Amino acid sequence: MASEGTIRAIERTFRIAEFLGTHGPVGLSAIATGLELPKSTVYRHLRTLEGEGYVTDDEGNYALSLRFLDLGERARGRHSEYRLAAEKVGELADRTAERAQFTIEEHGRAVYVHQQMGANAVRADTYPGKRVPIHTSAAGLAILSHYPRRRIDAIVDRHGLEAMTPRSITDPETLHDRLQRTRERGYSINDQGVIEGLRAIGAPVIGSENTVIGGLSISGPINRIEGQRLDEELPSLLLGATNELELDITYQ
Amino acid sequence: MASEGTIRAIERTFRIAEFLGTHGPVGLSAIATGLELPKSTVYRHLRTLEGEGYVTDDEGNYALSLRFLDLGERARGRHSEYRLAAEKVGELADRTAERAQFTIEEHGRAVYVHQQMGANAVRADTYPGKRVPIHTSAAGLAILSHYPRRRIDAIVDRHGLEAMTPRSITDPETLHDRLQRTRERGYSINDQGVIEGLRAIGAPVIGSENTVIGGLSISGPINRIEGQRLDEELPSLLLGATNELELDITYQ
DNA sequence: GGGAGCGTTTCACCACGCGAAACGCTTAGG
DNA sequence: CCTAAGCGTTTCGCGTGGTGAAACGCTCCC
Repeated sequence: MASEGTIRAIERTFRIAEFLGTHGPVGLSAIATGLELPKSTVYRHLRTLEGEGYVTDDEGNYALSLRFLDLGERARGRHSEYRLAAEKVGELADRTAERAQFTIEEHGRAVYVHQQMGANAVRADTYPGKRVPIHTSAAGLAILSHYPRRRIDAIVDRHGLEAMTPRSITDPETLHDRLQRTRERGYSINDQGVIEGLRAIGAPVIGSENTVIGGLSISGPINRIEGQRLDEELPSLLLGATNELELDITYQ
Repeated sequence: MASEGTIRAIERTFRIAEFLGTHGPVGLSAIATGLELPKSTVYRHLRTLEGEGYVTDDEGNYALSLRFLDLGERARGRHSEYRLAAEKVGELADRTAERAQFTIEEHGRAVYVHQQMGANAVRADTYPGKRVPIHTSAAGLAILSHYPRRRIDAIVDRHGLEAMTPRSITDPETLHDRLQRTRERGYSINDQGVIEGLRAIGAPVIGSENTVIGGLSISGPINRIEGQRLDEELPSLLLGATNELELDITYQ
């Protein structure tokens, strides 16, 4: 029935949790109709989630509990590399006055792990834990550029090349061209592939045994990320920070 | 069997997730023995969690995925009050140079929602999503001080008065005394009730219709949180920030 | 005062989650 | 070099536990 040997009740419960995450505090019936599930089933799931402390019930308005934040922070703290990366993200944000982030690949998608706004950084709805198609983000491209071909193909097969803007990469040839150029110059460029008007550069963070830990990136508006700043100043800062981070990780 | 009408499979899955959260990346057998569950059962749960993207499998080493962080951040963003509180936490941390935090009550426990370290703040393993017994924290006492008696009693009945340090409050009489003093002076004091050597003051944040949203607090080492600073300077800053926050919330 | 909507409860059914056991595989040790 | 221990994975028959249609009581608003 389901994929294979997986537990349907758990899949449903996470669908309910995700529904609560996107639709905010909401009542039982809205969930049931939104997910096309019987009310009694949703009710039982919510009772269970509430009993476990993962959902709050404010007079029939169900919402996600902060226990998810607890687990999320534990997930973020699971590797010391992520903590070291947070410091470098802070430095980059301070020195460039733009937004800086550290991103990893998880299940074939790019996930923001740390993010910091510099003094002039533009607002954007990126937050830790947010996922984007890996081929659209600068850090994602940087990560992919160090993956073996078969692993890249597997990700493309699984997720396709979904566009987030008209300038997103959408065909495999362009992707591999961009990855090749990324390898050559050591950093990637995302030109308005995630958000229009926003440009970013990214660099892969290599750990021990030549594995990719994740990617550091700097992003800002196209009118500031251009010319000599785009070609020299920011890449130099980014690659410097990446290099320092790699040393931190090796000799922590 | 279980509480009543709840779904056992879901309870187990969260126990597995929590195990991964506290024990870091770990293998299947360790989970099975740690939770006293058959390997095949744990395996099925892990496969489901991995399929849903909530667990990562790095060559047999299972770990929590950052999807939990995604849900957690959504939980934190569910109320605009929490976002406004974040700004005030930042201001308090900057102006006092200590650690400031915004805390709410969830399922009878105090949960840190926002936290910021000031210039001189001491390190502590408090992070967003972390839960502590509500009667031990300054913000928790502040919140309780505005709850009706029956609601306080219900929480005490449910969770007891667990001590975190020898100076934690452990009997109901002392608790109600402290709450009464909190009401009188408008702010609470936690003298080394959570961590030895750490003192904190907290104030309740009152929303519309006289309901308590949460609590703001400032914490630091006992040698800096004392004398005139403890009695006047910090309470004044704290109550000022709380008042501003309440206005922000009302007229947002 | 009636009807629509809500969250909750009930109940019989049989799919589905369960766990003992067996299975390959890798690793370590004699 | 062979064995044994340990790992993650797979199998399979059992029976329970998750399921969903339906009914229930309640509040709110015509």
